Order: sequence, then C-alpha cells, then structure tokens
Amino acid sequence: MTRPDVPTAPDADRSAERDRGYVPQAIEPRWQQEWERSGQHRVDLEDGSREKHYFLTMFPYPSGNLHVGHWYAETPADAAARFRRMRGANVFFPMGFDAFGLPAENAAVQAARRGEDVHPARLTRERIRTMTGQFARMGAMFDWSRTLATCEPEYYRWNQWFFLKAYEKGLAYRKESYVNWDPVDRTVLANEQVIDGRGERSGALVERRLMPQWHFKITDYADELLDFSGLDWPERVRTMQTNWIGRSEGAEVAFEIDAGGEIRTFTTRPDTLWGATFLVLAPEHPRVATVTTDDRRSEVEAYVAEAARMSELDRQAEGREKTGVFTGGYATRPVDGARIPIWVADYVLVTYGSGAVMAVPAHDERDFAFARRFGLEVAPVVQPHGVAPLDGATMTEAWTGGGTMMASGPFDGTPTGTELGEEGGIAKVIRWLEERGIGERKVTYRLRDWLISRQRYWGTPIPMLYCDACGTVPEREENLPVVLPEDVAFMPTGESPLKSHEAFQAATCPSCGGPARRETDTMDTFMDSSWYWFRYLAPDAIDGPIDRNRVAAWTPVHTYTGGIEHAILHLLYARFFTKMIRDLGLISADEPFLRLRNQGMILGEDGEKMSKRRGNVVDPDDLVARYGADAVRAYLMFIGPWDQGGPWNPKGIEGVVRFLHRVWALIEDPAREGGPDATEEAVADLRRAAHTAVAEVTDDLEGFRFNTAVAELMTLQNAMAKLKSRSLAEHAAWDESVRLLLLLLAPITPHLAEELWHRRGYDGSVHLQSWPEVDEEALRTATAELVVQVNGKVRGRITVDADADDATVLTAAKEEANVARYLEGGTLRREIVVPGKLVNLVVSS
RNA sequence: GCCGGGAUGGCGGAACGGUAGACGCAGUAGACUCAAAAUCUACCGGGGAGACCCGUGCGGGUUCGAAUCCCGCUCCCGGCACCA
Repeated sequence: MTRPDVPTAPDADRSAERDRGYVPQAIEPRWQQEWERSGQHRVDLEDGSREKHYFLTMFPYPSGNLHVGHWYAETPADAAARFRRMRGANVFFPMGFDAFGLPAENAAVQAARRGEDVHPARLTRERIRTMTGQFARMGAMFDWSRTLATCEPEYYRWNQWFFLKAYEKGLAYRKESYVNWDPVDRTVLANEQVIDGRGERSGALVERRLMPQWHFKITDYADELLDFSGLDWPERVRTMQTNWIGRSEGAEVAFEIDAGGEIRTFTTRPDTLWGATFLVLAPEHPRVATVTTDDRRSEVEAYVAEAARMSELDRQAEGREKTGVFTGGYATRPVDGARIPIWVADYVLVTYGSGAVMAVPAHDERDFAFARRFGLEVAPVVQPHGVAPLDGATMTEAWTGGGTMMASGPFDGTPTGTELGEEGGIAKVIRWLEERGIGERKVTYRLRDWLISRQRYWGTPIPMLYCDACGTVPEREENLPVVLPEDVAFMPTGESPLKSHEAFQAATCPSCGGPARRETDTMDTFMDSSWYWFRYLAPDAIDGPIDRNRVAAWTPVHTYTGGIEHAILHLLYARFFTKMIRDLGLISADEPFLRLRNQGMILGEDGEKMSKRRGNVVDPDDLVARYGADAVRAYLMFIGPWDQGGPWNPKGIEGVVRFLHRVWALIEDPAREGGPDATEEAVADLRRAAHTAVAEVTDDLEGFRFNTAVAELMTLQNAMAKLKSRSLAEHAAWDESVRLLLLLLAPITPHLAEELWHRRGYDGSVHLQSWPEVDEEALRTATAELVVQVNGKVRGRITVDADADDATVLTAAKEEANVARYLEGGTLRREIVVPGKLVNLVVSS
C-alpha cells in the first residue's frame, strides 16, 4: 500500500517512528501544525451551502494555566463539534478569554503591598499567551482567527455602548443599594467573597452599606425569563433559574398608620388578612423613624444600628432566634379597623416586596415564632379540615395549609384554596380588596435588578459623568471607548486606583461643556460574558458591536456547553441581555442558546476538589507529555457521564493508553500466522462489528454520551483484533472496517485518527470526511440466539433462524431439554415472544 | 425546610420494561522471559459438588417479566434558603 508523505516529517524520522509504534509525542505536534497550516479550523462564515452550526463552549478566565478542568470542559465539546462537522455542518467553534476580573487585580494589590509592581493588564495578556499555547496542545478545532479578550478596548467599548443604549431606554439606572462593604480593603465584595460575614482576603467584618449603584432592569424581563419554550436545556438549569426568579402571586395591602400615611405590605395569603395581628418593618424601612414613638426611639434606633452592622449572611444565619423591637406605633387593619402594633425585625428583608409584612402568626411559621417570642396575639382564621378547632393560645405551630376561613367577617366559611376550578378565598379576598380600594393583585419576584457597579479597577469603566450643572450625564457615543487608564498605581489598601486618578476623572460635560467628573465604578464582569458570542462572529467590527447579517445567519447559538456553576448568573444575564438588545432593535432572536449541555467537575484522586493546598492537582501538560493529548482526551471522555464529572484515576488513563496502542497495532502491524480464515461468516462478523459501532457511536455522540462512545470503540477494536488474520486482512471488509474505525475515532482522538488515516493511504484529512452511514444489511444475522424463560426465569437458550416466525420459535423453545423439564406437569397459560430477544412461557402447576 | 439529581461487583461505570454488571481499572492463574517490566490468553457479584438459589439503598405495588414504571421511606450530592 502506498503511504504518501505526512507533512513536515522527514522520511528518516518516519521510519524510526514506525519502529517505535505509537508515539503520540511525535505525531501530535506535527498534525497540530499541519491543521494550522492548512487552515482547517478557519470557518467561512459566508458559506451558505451547508447547514450552519454555532457550537460554543464557555470561555475561560485567564488564570495563568490550563488545568484538567479546562480539558474536561473543552475536549468533549470539541469531539461533539468535530462530530457535527463530519455530519455535514459548517461548524463555528470559537474560543477567547473572559479577561477582566478580580484575581488579576488582587495580584496587583498584593504586589503593591510587597512594594512590587504588577499590572493586571500585563499579567492578563501574558497569561492569555501562555494559555493560548496550552490550548494548541489539546488538538481542538477552535477557530483562533476570531478570538477575543474582553479586557481590550476594542471589546469593552461595546459594553459601554450597550450601557448607553440601555440608559437611553431607562434599562440602566442608578439607585441607592445595600452592598457588602469591606472596610479594610475599601471595596464592595460580591456575596461569594463574604465568608461567615468576613471579607475573604482581609478577614474584616463586612458592613452593609447604602451606596449609589448602577443597575440593569432585569426585573422588567422576569416573566419572559420564566419562559423556556423552544429551548433544549437541562431541567435542572431551568428549575434553578425559575427558583431564582421566584415569582409569587398575591396582593399588596395598604395599612393606615396612626402617625399618618400608610404602609404597604405584600402577602401571598390575603385570605389570612383577618389574622394579621401586627406589622413588621425591615430595619431599613423608610417609615421606621416616623412610626416610632418617642419613648421607644432609643431602643428602636439601637436595634436598627445593630442590624446595619450585621451582614446579611449573619442576619440570616440558620437557627438564629428571632429578634425585634416594638416601635410604639400602631396601624389599622383595613378589613375590620382593628388596631395592631408595628414592630421592627430583621427577619423582614427590605429588598423583597415592600420591605414590610403583615404578620399572621397563626398561619406563618416565621410570624408564629416571632409572636411566641414576644408574646404577641395569635389569631387563627383558617380552620384545617378534620382537626379540632385551632386555638391561638395553645397552638404549638402555625398552620400554613388550606382550610375554611373563619373569624374573617364576610368570608366566614369560605374555602381558602381553589378546588376543581372553584374560586377560593385568596382570589375572592383580592377582588374584595380591590373593590374597596384597600389593596390589589400583585406579583412579586425574588429576582432583584442586576447590580453592575464595582468599586474596582480591572473592568469596563461605566461611561457616565457627573456635572454640577447638568447632573448625571451619559458620555457621548463618539467619545467611546472610555479607556481604562493603564498608568495607575495600585494602593496597598486595595482602593481602586481610578479613585485617585485625576486625569481619568477630570472630564468635560458632554451636555454643557463645563467641567465634570467621571464615574469611577467599573462594570461587573458578567457584563462582558453577556454578549461575547455575538462578537466572535466579527471581532474586528468597528462600526458597531455586532455584524447584523452574520448574527442573523448564525445565532442563536445552536449548542452551548459549560459548567453547571453558571446555571443562574451567567446564563440568566446572557438571556436578559439578549432580550434587551433585541428590544434595542439589534437582533431578532429572543434567546441566546438553543441547546445547553453542562459538564460536571473533575475531582482529584481523593475525590476532593482539586486544589494546590490538598496537593491533588493533576497537570494536563504533564499528562500530555507522558501519554499524549489523544489519551487525555479519550480518558476524560471515558471516565463517566459527562454531566457527572468524577475523580481522576491515574490507573484509568493507562487503560485508555493501552487501547490506543492496540488500535495502532491493529492497523499498522502485519497479521500474525493463524487466526480465522476470511470465511463468509468471519467477514459478516467483522462487518457487523464495524457497523454496530457506527450505529452506537453516532447515537452516543449525538446524545453527549462520550463514555459509552469510547467503550463502543474499544469493543470494535477487541472484535477486530480477534478476527484479524492474514487472509482477512486482504479482504475488502477489513479495509472498510479500518476506515470506519478511524472515522469514528476522529472526533475523540483527532491526531491518532489523522495519522493512521494517512498511513493507510487515504487522501485528505480524516476530519473533513463525511460521517459514515450504517449499512443495515451488515447488522443482520442469519441466526439469533433467544433466551427461553419459564415464568420469567431463564431456563435455556435456543438458536433459530433470524426470520423464524413465532410458531417455529415456540416449538424450538418447548423442545429445549431444560425448558421441557419445567413445562412438565404444568399447564401452559401464556406464551410471549419478543422477536430476536426472548421467549417467556407462563406455566402454572 | 424547599427544589433538583442520585444510590448497580473491590473501584469508575453499562443496560428501548426483556439474558443485570457492556467497556475499563484492580485482582487471580497461565504463556513469553534467566528474571522483571511490557505484551498476550483465560477467569473475575455472592452461595452451592451440581441442578439451581440469592443479588441493582429499604418496604410495598403494577406486569408474563422491574435496576428501569407507581406509592411510601432511608441515605448521599448539588442549588436555594426568614422571599412574607
């Protein structure tokens, strides 16, 4: 067989290599260079001849090194993308870097403390270079001609542009918001950075601080975000987002206050309104001061101050006993005019609903605990079915279920819930409240507006200015980008260098031309990742953030893969952003990603999360040096279901390495003496093995079941090795099987498949071939072995013609010696034949 | 507490309601070797001499037939958590 030269490998090396068998270290870099040279991964986005498939995998933060988790996320995704391409699609599979973020800035701050000079920009760019080099060794089909890094002004200027458009539409706004403030590092911390109420790095007690902050109005889209129709997303992710949005239906009810005015409360149980025996305000509620009487003032103020000192985390600590103080003020229960006391307690959150609740201790666990603690009245107004009448004085827990309304004026005897379409007490009370102007139907969400301000340096500057004459003014579009200055000195305190950067802050008001100050807050980095997939399609576009034609042709993204840890934040923001820019008229799609698949987490050998501290980190570079990229890829796919992740088993990869060596030997080594002749039966067995593998691997890759795809390839290798013989190796069926094996291996072990493909003398890249079709004829067998059960237990096996009819099968089954024993003396009640599988004879004695 | 997901050999895991344990790891025996490694071959859930019996977290049920479907539990993992 002719063996055309494999590119860039001198013949001498080649023959030496051949003697050594499978040497991935020799073949992998060669093919990586060849693919790069031939431009195999550069996609023609304008190609209209094939089905387009945008296959996206979440871009990484440039942490400095690719770890095995990146390989676990990206190489199976690559296999799925390669599979799509072989199935005929024009696949766009880009990669870039989510390059803004805290770690790089923290490194700069820490360096500043040591008196050293590290700049996040320099550090990040360096890390991107390192990681790009490491990425090349994966053998993935990333189209690097369209990469991007979000920290570059060419990218983030469009963050600013989107921000301005959102601001124009009223979707970006500034309001006072409570944040976690670290007094030592002098910055706001994300919730994840607050551990047990203390700043992660400084160890300082985090304070709740009210600060003016920029927000996006994601809550405007709450209802639309609850709609997942048309999306092929894991149930788990949809549920998590649904819970996060937390839609609650109920009523808003106004309570008049003795001190004047009213306080609005939200409740999901307006049917319990007659049982509201007190009101509770959050400590931050604006009316606290005005309802408090003078004799209670010092106590209330002390309580409010104490609450302000505590972090939200501490306030919500599990099992914490309820605290609160009486304000001295009273409100009027609007349904019957009863006067009820007003309390302040930190179990009421200012950020939810209206920051005030009507407490119904008889029917709400939290209110019940509070009432008992402080000796407040418990008044049952819903009587559950089938139990003794509730008594507020002796109840030991709240009754939160349904029942019959009582002590509720006109509603006595009304059932609370809706039974079989009948309107229940909840709906009836709401209508009654609306008729009287006391309250109204209201939907509340747990979701809060997206706080995008960060008092940090390494992010996108928010393009707003503050002018003494004009107030808050947006930067002009033509002045973008507002460039993040790089001539900055990092403070050991951690304070953003922008706050002391005079040249950055001093600006001209775009409105009046007078002096103005620039906003020094930067944007949350989730902003960067909320639209990056549009930018990949035209990363160099300078007249707008996106290329509308390409976006129309290529989005929504057909397949998106990434870690489950982004189930809420990134994926929810991305959906919101897509809807927002749709409403800005830029795109027409409603959703960013049609099909979503999540991979699990790869753990250390000890089953724990990999960390330097534990010393259980597996370095992919070491593995590649030792076993080759293909072995690492195949093992990561083989380890188990992709969405489950699992512990790294250093012995496990050895099994996959052995498999790859066997594949090499199977195809490259001459057949030994002996082995089966190329009989009709052997040929049929071989073709059946190969085409079964085609069917199974196709199905598995379609369904992201990489583990069973690899197992199926191992099965094929085993079958071929058993059948391999001198006479069969001459047969066309052997060639066919080798060809199929290589095509099926191509997405999983791209280098090995390519090398052997060329060694077998096939033209062109294996990766540009069509995915094989199953020959149904080859799957057929002449005979079938059936299991014969008697009363559901296996008692024998029979071999019959594959197309034998039921009567023939049953006769053969009953004649089987062991089966006959069990039939003796009994009465045959039923005969079940599952074609090609089994026979079950039901006998009673 | 609420919402998801899970529990199968010594281990990772397979299994359209139809032969439980594919594939691999580890292990046992053998071949090759002076020996070892590598490689190859066979075995590899438990009990039993055997026919067989038992076996997919636990208890019920549906079915000719259940790891798979239904009901009720236990435990583990993940997310959310005083959201009125």
